[in-house]
Amino acid sequence: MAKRDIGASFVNGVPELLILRLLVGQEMYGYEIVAAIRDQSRESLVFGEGVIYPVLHALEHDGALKAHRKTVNGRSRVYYRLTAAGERRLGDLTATWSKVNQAVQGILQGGTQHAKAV
Amino acid sequence: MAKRDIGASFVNGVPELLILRLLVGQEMYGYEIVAAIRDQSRESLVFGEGVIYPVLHALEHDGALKAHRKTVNGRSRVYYRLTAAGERRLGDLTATWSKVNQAVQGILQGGTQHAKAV
DNA sequence: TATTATACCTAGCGACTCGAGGTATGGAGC
DNA sequence: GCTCCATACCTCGAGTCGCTAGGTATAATA
Repeated sequence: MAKRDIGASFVNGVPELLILRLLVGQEMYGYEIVAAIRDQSRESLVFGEGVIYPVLHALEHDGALKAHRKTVNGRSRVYYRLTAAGERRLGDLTATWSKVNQAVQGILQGGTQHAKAV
Repeated sequence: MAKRDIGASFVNGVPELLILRLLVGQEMYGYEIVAAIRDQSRESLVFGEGVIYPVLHALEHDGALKAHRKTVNGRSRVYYRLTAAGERRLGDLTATWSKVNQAVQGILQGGTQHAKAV
């Protein structure tokens, strides 16, 4: 059954986009990224570790990220850094997001094309 | 096989939102909605009938839409109209979309090089 | 020593989209 | 009259992604 009951998260592909963006100009590790998305979006976007880690691994596997372990305060962390491919990917995803966003806004605000009287 | 060679569509839940929005103040039928989304988004968003029809059926089942058959030029069409519940749903989804959108924009533009706390 | 916070990871399920296919009718062209 | 295309409906299977819920391990705190 279509359990299409609210849930509708509009979220598809967003974790990847945000991860790439957060890594511009700085290294971060998984746990930190989870917290950063939660905090910087003021709880609007909360992706669990079960979402973030697999995406990180896939991005690394695809060559968009480079990983290296570092031990800080006796804690082992896996830091990620953007590669050139990752920057390209970020550009592509940002462009796609922008396009989709504009298209949706256009229809939501309607009226522009040939809206009928409401 | 690339496990996760992501196509990143940013599309999740968008068809439902757009359908509800298009039906504000006017009745439409499925085939027409498919074309309307394609045209009004200038091909940025192209959802096939295989996407739209199931959503229409689910929305009707949930009481967000009312359907009635009408024959025009010998063609049988199923017209959909928003119910009060549908308008409420539209309001909810629009709010969610707006929130997600703002959160994503915030991180994308964020002068985030320095901060965890906003 | 027990609990909590940090930090990593995976598996299984469910939900959503896409593409391909299937039915039926009206109109245009030959 | 017959064929082909556009209209108009519908469904199924595959693939992907996100979510929940687990599981491991160590450091700090109570």
